[in-house]
Amino acid sequence: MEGLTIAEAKAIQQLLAKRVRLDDDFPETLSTVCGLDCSYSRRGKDGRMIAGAVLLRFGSWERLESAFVEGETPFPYVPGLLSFRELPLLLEVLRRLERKADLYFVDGAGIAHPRRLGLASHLGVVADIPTIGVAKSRLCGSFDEPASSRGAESPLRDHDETIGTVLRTREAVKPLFVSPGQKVSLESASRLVLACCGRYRLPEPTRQAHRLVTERRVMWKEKGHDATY
DNA sequence: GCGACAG
DNA sequence: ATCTTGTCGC
Ligand SMILES: [Mg+2]
Repeated sequence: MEGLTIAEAKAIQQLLAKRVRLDDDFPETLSTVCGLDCSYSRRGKDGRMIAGAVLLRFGSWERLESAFVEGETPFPYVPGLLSFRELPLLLEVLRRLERKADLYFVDGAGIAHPRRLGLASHLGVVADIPTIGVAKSRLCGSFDEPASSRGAESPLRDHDETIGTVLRTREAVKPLFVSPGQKVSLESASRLVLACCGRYRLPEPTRQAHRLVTERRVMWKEKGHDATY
């Protein structure tokens, strides 16, 4: 994963994309869900990053467990190749969670990707877990703006195939770009993301994971450290 | 060749 | 993603 050329990375995606499954393969009644996210150092310019994971009880959003790990940033950000940058540390942080979740929410695209293998799908295939990709903006595909009410949605398409759902999770607020990662159907993906959204735009798992990896910045600042994550 | 482009 | 304060709108 470290010394990969862009061409090699794309070839790997084409191979792994064949292993993506879009049929629901997770408990019908969700008990726990997991949110994952990463943050990067800037001020320290040390090229380091942090991956975080939170395990929540579905519905109450009570935090049952959380974990984070720091490491070297292995790959630059290249649109379409985000997984080669964040996957290594995300896999590591998953190992640090004592329990497994029924479903995983990833900050990024699932199959709504040029080669149908965004970060959520890549993680799902490699770790063999059900995942949903929740992106805050569009990577690829075309769509009609969904109505302004909460729950409004419209298909995200690439030519003749539907690769995701543009979902409005809050009234009059920019919609989310939801797509199946692995072992989750197109319909279940948007339905479950909405089910995890309360007063905020982001689903609870993603929101809490983001808070976890971002609150560290405050911790370091308070300790007088020059590194910002 | 030009513009788009998850985080 | 990160750098940053105030400001506009529901
Ligand atoms: Mg992120």
